[in-house]
Amino acid sequence: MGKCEQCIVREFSSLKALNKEELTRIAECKTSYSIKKGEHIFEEGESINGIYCVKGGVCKLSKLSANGKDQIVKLVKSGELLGQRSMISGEPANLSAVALEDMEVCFIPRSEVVDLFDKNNQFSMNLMKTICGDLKEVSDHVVSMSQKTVKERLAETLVYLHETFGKNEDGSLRIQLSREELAGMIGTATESCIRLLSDFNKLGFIELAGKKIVVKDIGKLKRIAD
Amino acid sequence: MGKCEQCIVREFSSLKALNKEELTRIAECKTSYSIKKGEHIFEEGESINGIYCVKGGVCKLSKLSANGKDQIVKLVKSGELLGQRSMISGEPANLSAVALEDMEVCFIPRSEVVDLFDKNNQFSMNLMKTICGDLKEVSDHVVSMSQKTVKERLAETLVYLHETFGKNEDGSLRIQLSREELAGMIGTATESCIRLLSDFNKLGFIELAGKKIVVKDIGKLKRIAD
DNA sequence: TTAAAAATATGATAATTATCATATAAATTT
DNA sequence: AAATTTATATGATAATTATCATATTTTTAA
Repeated sequence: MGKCEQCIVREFSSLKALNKEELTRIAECKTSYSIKKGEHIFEEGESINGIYCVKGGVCKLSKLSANGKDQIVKLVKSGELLGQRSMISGEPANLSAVALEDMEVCFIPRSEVVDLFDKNNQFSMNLMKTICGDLKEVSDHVVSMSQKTVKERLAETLVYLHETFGKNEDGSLRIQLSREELAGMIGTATESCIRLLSDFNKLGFIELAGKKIVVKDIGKLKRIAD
Repeated sequence: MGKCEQCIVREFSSLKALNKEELTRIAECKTSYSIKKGEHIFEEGESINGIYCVKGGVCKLSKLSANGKDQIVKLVKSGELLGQRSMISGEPANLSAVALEDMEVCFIPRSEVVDLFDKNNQFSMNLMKTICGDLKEVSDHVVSMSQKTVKERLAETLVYLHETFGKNEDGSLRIQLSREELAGMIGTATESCIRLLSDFNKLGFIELAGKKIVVKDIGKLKRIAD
């Protein structure tokens, strides 16, 4: 059983407010999981009795619609928590969490977290601020969904992916999304997404090497996204 | 200075956790405002140093985009709080709050609310759950924005308005939105919204009497919205 | 009450985006 | 390595939605 003190999640999430003693307790009650790319951590409608710490890897939070399309609402990366809303509301998960790459996660049971709420004010406050940050982000997402064209949203998303997840040595986006997933992020049909990527490629804003995407001119992309 | 004990906001919001003593304190430090239809309570970018209680009336939370369109993210009605996210994050408002009808609101300064956080755990928990509820709502909004047609979203919105705000004696929606505002809710051009209302009218799902909208067949609207 | 302004309505058309078909490339399995 | 499957790419076309123009109605102001 690893200890939580050195964990990246402790460094970046609400858990940074925890003291040694609290960390030790969590280290004792947590459960660790390895999740393979494509597997889910939880699914929409499932009851989650705790929160997940993302120690490694990235996952998508998405919702499957009636017509079979998977709308991605948010990406969650290592250092962040997962399932907070559901745990606090005491409701089933509203979104599914599916690994985009191999992941390492830890599960902390609800009772432990509730205990921390009562005892550690800073922790509660941090968690509250995180959720408020999510709320702001999603609200802005609603606005850009309704006011921007698909092209603008694609540019915006490429900039986001570039700045949030960085790039590999070859310059390509570190986070590997299929065209279908990218389309699911910007809320459009897969073919439309592919077509616009092709346009951006021809215009020299990006370069396509197989399914890899290299951002060549982030300034132009930003200007399109405005 | 009115007392908060009998207030509708106390009945329906996170404030229901407050005891008599806490309510008295709030009654002493609060400021009351009358807001006329069309006036704003706060605007995007403004710092809000507290929360607003909506005692009467309804307002929209919206964001103005570059092209001059106003995207409505949420409606807030009497009994609810306003500005919670901004206050907790300690950030300027992300959205503007504009009265859709004459309103009565009270302002509670940040220091008072923070004080309650420390002393009243149930209050913090309630507030947290409210924000989590908002997060879920907005996430679902993102999904329907990207996966539903304008027609489906209009039907969905009409059902929402009908069920949330009820109707007048003449059967028309109690909440009065201009066509432009309705378009701003569903994220479309005003003309498209008007056109689809006209279609719904011809199909007998609704009835248009001037700017008033009477829902005639909520079942059909629900089926369209699915 | 009348005139002016604003909101609603509708037609014509253009732009955007989705869908279906099919080709090519890449990954996976046998 | 060849065969199969899956993902990416692109063309053709249809459907949706936005934009511009203009009429009509409603509201506001003079």
